[in-house]
Amino acid sequence: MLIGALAQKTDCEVVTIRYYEKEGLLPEPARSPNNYRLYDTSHIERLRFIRHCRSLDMTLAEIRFLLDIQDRPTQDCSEVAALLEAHILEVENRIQTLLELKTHLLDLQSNCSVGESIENCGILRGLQQ
Amino acid sequence: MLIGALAQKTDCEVVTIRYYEKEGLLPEPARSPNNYRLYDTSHIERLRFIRHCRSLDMTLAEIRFLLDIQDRPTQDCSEVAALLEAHILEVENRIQTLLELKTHLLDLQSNCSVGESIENCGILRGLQQ
DNA sequence: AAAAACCCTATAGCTACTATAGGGTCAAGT
DNA sequence: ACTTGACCCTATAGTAGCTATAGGGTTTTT
Repeated sequence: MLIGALAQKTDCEVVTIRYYEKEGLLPEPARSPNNYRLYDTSHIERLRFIRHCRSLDMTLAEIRFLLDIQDRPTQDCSEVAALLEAHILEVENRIQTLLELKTHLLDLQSNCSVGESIENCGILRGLQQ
Repeated sequence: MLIGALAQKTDCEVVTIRYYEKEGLLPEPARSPNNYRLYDTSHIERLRFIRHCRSLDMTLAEIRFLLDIQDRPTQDCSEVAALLEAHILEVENRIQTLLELKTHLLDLQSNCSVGESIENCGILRGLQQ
């Protein structure tokens, strides 16, 4: 399977696949006589795993960590659970931050009666503190 | 006022101030005989405005836009209101995305009974799809 | 034979900073 | 007089996760 086919099967851009390889997330595949990358189904699985993690907004470092665990299995999966737990907490933090941000923004918006001149614009005044 | 004093008054790092200048958000200040930047109160105001916008997670491009409007006032502030509206929508989108993300992550977490071996780890299996 | 659609490598750019290297200035203390 | 520390300066590289660009080879279709 050439890189374009893999890209299609995993909904991932070709350049991104090469990037993951360079970053050590995807193993270097075999090459055809003309130096094209040749993938098999194991690459599809691994790339889907990566994309799924990315869709959950994990960093490449987190994903690398999970892949390492998979590659040389240790006793139990508590490390995996811990990573997920930490990731969930971070997402919750970001949500909280954004909700507060939204409150501030709506506040600011309520200062504005459209049609006002720039000098009297309640929004700009609000931003000036 | 030297750059360090401005930094203190605006809770902004010195390097960040120089960066804003390079990016055209802050006007180039006067210079002392020994080439130190010399700021006055107008710089404090402008920098506070920028920092406030940044605390609301506006991009430098958005801030540049607002500063431009302030610098050469047009008729009314509807452009300002429109920018704010767009920014609020984007923040709301991000919140929505993160909430959905959190649901997926909690789902994944519920698959895990700690102590399981890597091969049977429900989290990793879930990530494999 | 040429054009379209693939593949390759290497490098630069994006955002908003942060860090690093390498150097000048100035006031206070020994 | 000298050194130490706290400032100031410029220029460049690095961060994350790609995306875009340049410059070139291969393969299939017209």
